Amino acid sequence: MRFITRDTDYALRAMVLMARALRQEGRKVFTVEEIVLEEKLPKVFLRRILQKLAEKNMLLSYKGKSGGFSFLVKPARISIANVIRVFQGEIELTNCLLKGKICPNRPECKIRKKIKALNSRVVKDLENINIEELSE
Amino acid sequence: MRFITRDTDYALRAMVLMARALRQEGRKVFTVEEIVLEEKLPKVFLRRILQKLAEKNMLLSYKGKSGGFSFLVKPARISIANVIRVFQGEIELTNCLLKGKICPNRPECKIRKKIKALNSRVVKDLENINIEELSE
DNA sequence: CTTATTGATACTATATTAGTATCATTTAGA
DNA sequence: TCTAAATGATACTAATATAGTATCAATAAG
Ligand code: FES
Ligand code: FES
Repeated sequence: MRFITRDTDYALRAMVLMARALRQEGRKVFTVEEIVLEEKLPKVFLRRILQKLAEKNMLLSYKGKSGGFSFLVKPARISIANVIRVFQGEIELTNCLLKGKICPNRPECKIRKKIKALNSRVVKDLENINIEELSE
Repeated sequence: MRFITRDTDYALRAMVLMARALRQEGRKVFTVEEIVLEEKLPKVFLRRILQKLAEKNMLLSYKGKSGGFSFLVKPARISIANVIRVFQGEIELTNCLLKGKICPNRPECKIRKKIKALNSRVVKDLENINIEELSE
């Protein structure tokens, strides 16, 4: 069962790397090249991933020579849930097991409620792990 | 994010249908054809799904004319987790976010522990919803 | 025997995920 | 001003997983 896709995964790794270097050496800006060399990730793919994180205002990008990416939001405030949402959309294990005629899709459906409760616990847990923590 | 695949989904629907007819009319054996007619599912695909459930000893199959499928295990004892496992393998949201050098894959890793705890809660919840309940 | 069923397996189609190629744009600095 | 090193954008390709079809064999009721 694939819950975390490769782009989410790579995004986490890249940011964890950045967070650690920031904390330990005060390094702020990283080029895709630097991250790729350390982590052995596919370069253009990672670039697109970082671009997306910048687009979503987690990272800040600097174009041109001596450009790169830095955090726009503190690593401690970027949760796994945030990152998953960027690449995989809303976290919904499933909001309804039996659509259609078997289980009329009514708000009062018990099963639905159970699943939703389960889902919000999962989301909450994923909100509670952040990049800073991952980098420690 | 796809958590439940179509085979799991169809398996649930088929069994819910069977469970309801069992409870309400005492019907025990169902052919693929009958289920397909009621639920509008792809026939050969569903057949393979039911075969698999039989193989895994949830259903019992009867070959030959007037054959079909019945429950081998009571619907109340078949959980969603059971069904997911049949078609999608072990339920593991992810047991490790950062394999490789960033986060050495050690048993004492905190993140890993957190994720595992989260995972077992999810599994536990999915163990607690069963076909009988779904059919009510 | 015939026919309605499941068993098994190979095949095809579709969708998603993963990754590459390429060119445009920006900017620091020689 | 020019060059080189970076990101921005986008189209393409490859690999994989999911969904579904086609077919024939085996079984058993009547
Ligand atoms: S499970 Fe979807 S409405 Fe009940
Ligand atoms: S997250 Fe995998 S060992 Fe820490």
